[in-house]
Amino acid sequence: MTVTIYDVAREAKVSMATVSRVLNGTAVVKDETKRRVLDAIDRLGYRPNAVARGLASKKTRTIGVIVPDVSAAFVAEVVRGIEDIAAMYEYHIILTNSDGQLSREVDLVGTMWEKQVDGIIYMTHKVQKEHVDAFEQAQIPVVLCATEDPERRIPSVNIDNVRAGRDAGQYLLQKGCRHVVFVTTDEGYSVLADRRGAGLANCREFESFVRLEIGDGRYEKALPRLSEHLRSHAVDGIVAASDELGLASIHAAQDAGMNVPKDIKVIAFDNTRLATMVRPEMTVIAQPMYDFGAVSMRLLTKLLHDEPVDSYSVILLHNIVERQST
Amino acid sequence: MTVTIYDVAREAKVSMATVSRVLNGTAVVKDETKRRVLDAIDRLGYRPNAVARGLASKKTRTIGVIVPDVSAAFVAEVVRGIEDIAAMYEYHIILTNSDGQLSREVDLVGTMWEKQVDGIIYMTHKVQKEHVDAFEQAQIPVVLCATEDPERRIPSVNIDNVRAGRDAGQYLLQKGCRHVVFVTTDEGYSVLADRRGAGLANCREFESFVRLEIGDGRYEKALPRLSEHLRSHAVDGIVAASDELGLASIHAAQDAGMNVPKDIKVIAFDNTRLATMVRPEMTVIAQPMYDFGAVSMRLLTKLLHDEPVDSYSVILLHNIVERQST
DNA sequence: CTGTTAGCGCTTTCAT
DNA sequence: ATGAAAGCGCTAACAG
Repeated sequence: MTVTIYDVAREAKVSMATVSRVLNGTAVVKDETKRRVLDAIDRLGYRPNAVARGLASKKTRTIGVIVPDVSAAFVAEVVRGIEDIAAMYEYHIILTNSDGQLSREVDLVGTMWEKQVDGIIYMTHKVQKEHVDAFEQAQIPVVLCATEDPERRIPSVNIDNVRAGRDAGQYLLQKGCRHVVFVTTDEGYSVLADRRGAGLANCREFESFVRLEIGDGRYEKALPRLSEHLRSHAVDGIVAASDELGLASIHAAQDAGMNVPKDIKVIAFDNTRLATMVRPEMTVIAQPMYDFGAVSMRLLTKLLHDEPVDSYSVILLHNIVERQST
Repeated sequence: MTVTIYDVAREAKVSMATVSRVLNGTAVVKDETKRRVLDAIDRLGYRPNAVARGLASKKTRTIGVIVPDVSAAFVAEVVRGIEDIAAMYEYHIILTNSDGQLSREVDLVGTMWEKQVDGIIYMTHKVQKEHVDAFEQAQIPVVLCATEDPERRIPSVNIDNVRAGRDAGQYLLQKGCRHVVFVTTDEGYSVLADRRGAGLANCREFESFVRLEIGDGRYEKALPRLSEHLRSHAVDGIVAASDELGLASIHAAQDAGMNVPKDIKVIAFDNTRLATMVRPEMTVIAQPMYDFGAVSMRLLTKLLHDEPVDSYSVILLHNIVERQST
């Protein structure tokens, strides 16, 4: 029924060890012998069983990927980056969604452990002690992607968020904005947003600076909140923590009869496809989403193969893409 | 180092078979014994090795998911649906991107085979003979998600695309449109788009009906093409094969000085989040993206557990969500 | 209700 | 350069 390495061995008149060797290039095999084995393999339509191989070698060539929600544009792009590089190094990914729930996240590390993944790439809003404990117990190499642990002891890939926040602020200042609102998710929802807020708040030249928190940051929720805010406050610049919040900002401003960018300027984080598909097109602090994933995966392969690593805490570059909203 | 079922057995003073039994509920175990085993398990921090289990039982509880590109909003939403239901039934998913390339798609079926997945959920633009051959050779249950094979022999989950096309047409007719353009991807790019086009073309009351093909259907490519078309043709209604194409249609119309919906009406397929985040909000033929995934996965679990199945070709309902663009 | 015993299909020493 | 044999950690008869 299923053809095994043993069948191939018999067909090629060699031992299974030899078949294993040509399969894995694990030792030198005489050309003639190799040819016989290869022939036997495709004569029988043999496919090595990765599960058996995993049990014997204690390496599964699969990576656990834990994210809050793949259906979010940002996350989906990151996952694509991860999978591309994983495929390049002949790894596969087991994808799971945590919805950002701590208990589920910790559980998932456990099931990844059972699955014997070789490594884990982890996205979450805020890394907590429970996460770190779970990683340590499971004894699996972990790379944090677009997030970081408080102690900075786990390898991670990020941008410099404080600086990005400051860049956004400086940019608006230079554009003449003085009354600025930072639209973001609820405090503590994401470490990154907190960092950016800190960077922004450093811009002392603002005459007014308000932080507006919108739960989980959805457009529908943000729109009314922003409309209300703009009705009662003088604002000439907005920094949004995501494209979605940026778009809500633009629409709220337009609804309030303001012209974007004349009366009010909007700059948003991320640069998903949304940013260029709306009118006016959004100026953004572009984040290297695909690279977050790709670099995380690459870093993980280095960790797994004991290759030298420059830095366990990789900082990717962000940049401002100027468009019509500022 | 790693604690095995054998360690647990010794700790609990029972045989490994008994431990296996309490782990899997595979036979009745005396309460007292079960307690001893459970105690031993968490005293030792034991985690069953899913790989060993997979080898012994020939079931891995993992599903291969092959999609063109997770970073596409539609696909990401489907994947979320798949993963949610998979998790519910204690399956995991191995996610891979094919970029819609036939050779890669066929390869992936092979590697899924090596990985010993219990089943495959498959998304692609167009199912071809090579796909079907690969499925048959691998002998793995497959569910086609939001696509179907020409012969209709492989289980699948879809909407009624011909009818959806007709519905879109009828809707525009009823809104008074007579000169309609169907904006879609290149011919043959997707079976589904072809079906919809067929449904649309059935609306004989149109005075003019043009099919405009935009490569792979990206906004940036579509915008200039549509602008050009609207400049030289009288059009009062557009059916777009995706939200992205719908948005391009709206913007092209606005650029041409037309008012949407007064001068021209736009209805698009999909209903991703984009549809409600733009102005005017888009009327859509809503597709049950999440359910495509969820139902596909549910169907697959039935296939895997030999549960009775009503239909191997599930048709989900689509519906028109009327908004401001019509 | 519980224990014994073969495998599952492969990798990996250890010989030769 | 190749073969023999011992596991990897678990499930699944088969006994009892």
